Amino acid sequence: MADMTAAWEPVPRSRTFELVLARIEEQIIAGRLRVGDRLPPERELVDMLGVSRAAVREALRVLEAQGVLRSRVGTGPSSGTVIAAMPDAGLTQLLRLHIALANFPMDDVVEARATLERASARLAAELVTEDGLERIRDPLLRMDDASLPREQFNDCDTDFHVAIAEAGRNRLMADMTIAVRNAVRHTLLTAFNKLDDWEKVASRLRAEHHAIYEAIAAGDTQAAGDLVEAHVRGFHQDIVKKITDGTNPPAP
Amino acid sequence: MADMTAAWEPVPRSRTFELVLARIEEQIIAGRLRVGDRLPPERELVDMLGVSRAAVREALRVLEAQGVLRSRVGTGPSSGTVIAAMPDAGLTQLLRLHIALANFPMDDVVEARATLERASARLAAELVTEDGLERIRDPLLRMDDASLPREQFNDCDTDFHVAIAEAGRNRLMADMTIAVRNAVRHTLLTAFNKLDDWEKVASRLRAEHHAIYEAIAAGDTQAAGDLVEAHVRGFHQDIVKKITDGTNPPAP
DNA sequence: ACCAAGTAATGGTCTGACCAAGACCCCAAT
DNA sequence: ATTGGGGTCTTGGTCAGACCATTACTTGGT
Repeated sequence: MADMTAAWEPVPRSRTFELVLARIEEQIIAGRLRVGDRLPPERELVDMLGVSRAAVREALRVLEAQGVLRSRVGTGPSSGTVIAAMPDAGLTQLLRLHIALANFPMDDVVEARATLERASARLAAELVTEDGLERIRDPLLRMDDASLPREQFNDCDTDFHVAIAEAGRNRLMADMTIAVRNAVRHTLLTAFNKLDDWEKVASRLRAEHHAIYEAIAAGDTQAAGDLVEAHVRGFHQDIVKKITDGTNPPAP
Repeated sequence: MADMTAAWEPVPRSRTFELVLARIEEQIIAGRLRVGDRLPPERELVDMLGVSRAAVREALRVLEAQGVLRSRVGTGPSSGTVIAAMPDAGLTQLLRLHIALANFPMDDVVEARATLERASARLAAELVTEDGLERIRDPLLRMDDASLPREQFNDCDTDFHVAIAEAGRNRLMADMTIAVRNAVRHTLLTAFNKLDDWEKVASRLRAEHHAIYEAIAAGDTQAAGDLVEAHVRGFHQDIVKKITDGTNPPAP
């Protein structure tokens, strides 16, 4: 009998929608489908691939969830299914759910945030343009308004960190940074709303944000990275941890 | 007339599968659905939600693509649709496509790899257990075999970096690190296969790997991080860049 | 006690139909 | 010639209903 040491890998039982998926991915990987290109209409794909429309649609749904596609009804340009590029939407969604599932404990998320935002800030300090600086400054200044409601403060905070991530001009780093930041958005807002000494916390955050901005504007990569990392870690350590308890209630 | 400055955000035209998605996510975010739990059978969801089975299935496909679900046919335990946790599968897939779409230029990917693997190595040096060290050592030693085919060398290389990422005991960091490493797996293999002076490159990689291992084993966070970052950057800079040209052929 | 055939539950697939949004075409009214 | 409006076609979105394949449990015979 033949050599049995090589495990009898079970034949990957492919579902037809996975085959459709594979065909489309082929085109993408091979570079034949590029951002902006239109896919054939669903009904044509059905004929071309010899599968049901449901199978085609399930494959398209997957790609859409990954931010690779965008579908619109109707005729004419901008209709139909086109290759798009919205990686951070897909990333954000994915992280959000897995964080909720506690596959990713909050401490892990903070560590990841610290790592990513530190690196992003360093890139920003190195590469930021005048335009990029302005995008960082805008939410920074809006946050200085002491009467700003907490929810909008949180939004500006998000914008601030997003602007830094994008200033580094590295889409992958930025998208991951943004996705992780977005994934904790709700948690932060909850924490904000539970705070008694809101004004004290807010002014601390403002001060840290200003310092970060200055470091980036000055092109001081080391300081920018250190300040951001301390900002992220400190905030979660000192503020969020004391408050967030009931989130993700443990099983009975 | 009322204030018009607030943009007339178009009502988000929700498709029914998105509503189904939202309901399921609700349960997850609220913690009522946890890893290991089973969802009702598709047909029951259809009755409960008052939508077609196609809509339910499209929603489930999305969650499956994100690594949140796992479906199996048949009866009995382990069949049906259950909440699972396979974040890195979803992440890897997502990054792979977007890298292919050149939404993420290779330089950006290298930067991200350097950042993530540096952080992972630091965590590993700090937290690794004896068991974790062994998981790192195993692929390391297998790579020492000079007769190892390039493809398997690449697999071991992947295993080595994955083992380091997992030794830091931070699932999110590890999954992102793994996903990015996997996303360039094909690119690296292609580069390997084009090399003329393979043995020279291989021994350089071996040496760097051993040094990294030693630093982690010694608990030297600084050295571990620096070595890994240099390893990642140096490899792409010196090896891959010289060789990889035709990948992702430019549009005509 | 054990094995085999039967059966029920479940996801996977397909067909065919209709709906709704959007863009284009064509003709009538100005 | 221009413009307005309605018809129409394409396209994705949704649905209902049926059948298939896999899997585990049940039942009955040896």
